[in-house]
Amino acid sequence: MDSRISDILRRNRLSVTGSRQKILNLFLANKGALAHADIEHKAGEKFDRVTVYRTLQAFVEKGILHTIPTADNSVKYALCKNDCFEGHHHDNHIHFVCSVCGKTECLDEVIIPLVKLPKNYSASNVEIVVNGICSTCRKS
Amino acid sequence: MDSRISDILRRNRLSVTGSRQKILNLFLANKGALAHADIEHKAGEKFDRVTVYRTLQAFVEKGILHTIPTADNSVKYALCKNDCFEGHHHDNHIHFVCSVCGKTECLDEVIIPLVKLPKNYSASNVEIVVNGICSTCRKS
DNA sequence: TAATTAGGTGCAACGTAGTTGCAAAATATT
DNA sequence: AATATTTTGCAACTACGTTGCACCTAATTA
Repeated sequence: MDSRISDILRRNRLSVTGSRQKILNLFLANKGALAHADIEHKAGEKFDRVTVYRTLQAFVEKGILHTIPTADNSVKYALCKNDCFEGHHHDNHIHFVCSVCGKTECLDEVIIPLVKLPKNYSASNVEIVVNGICSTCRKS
Repeated sequence: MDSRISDILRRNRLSVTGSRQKILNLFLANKGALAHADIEHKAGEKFDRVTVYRTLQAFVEKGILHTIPTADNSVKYALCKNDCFEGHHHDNHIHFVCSVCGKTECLDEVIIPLVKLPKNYSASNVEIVVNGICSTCRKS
């Protein structure tokens, strides 16, 4: 198991346990968003539902993962790039869902456009989810 | 009961029934998005869960309502302005969630900004949900 | 490194959300 | 008004998510 993993856990003051290492590893290896079900039914593993819920919740609270709002109303999780601490997420990127492979990814490079709101409206947060075809699927 | 309501139902080839009239009326009167639960537990009414699910589903299919993806992973429904037919929704507007009053509204006037995607990515749909304070709450 | 403490796991039980089949009731059609 | 069609509401069921608690594992201290 990657030594980065126990480092991340320790840095966030979380006990280094088997489940947490394995679940965190899935995210580091996968390079994309995962849903609760993706983790629970991961081939070759038998994670308890409750453990998965609690692990994901702990990771989000610590700023290791962030949740992604999807149009089909399922929750997905993805790794935070950096500087997210204890519930203060600084992620500010759009999410892209590929209609071919179904994968959800975070597009960190994309500049979030300004949204011009009507008079007297003020924005504190803008969530953007783009649906389309990703570069991998486009090429093949 | 408003005569517009039976008109809308008839125009969409739906039988004009009590539940459908009442539920549609809630949307016409409310001027905002409603969740399933808002409708089911509406004061003074006792709608069957199943009827509400099926009614909302029928309305979405006919293009009377559209669904709104929310960050907190609950589904909300709102009236379509016009020209949405039989599953072909032409809604192209952003959604605004007020953090003070909690209401969700459709901002039809707001121009959807172009999102510059990385090379080889193509977009078919852009969903934008803005969180902030609405004009009503700002003024009071 | 063994004993203690703190924290995490997994089972059972529960609550809520959403779906389906079917008989009864309401609406539309003739 | 009688028939045909559609809709409703109940029961049953599956899936999702939460909580309490006993047990176990990891961290801490000596």
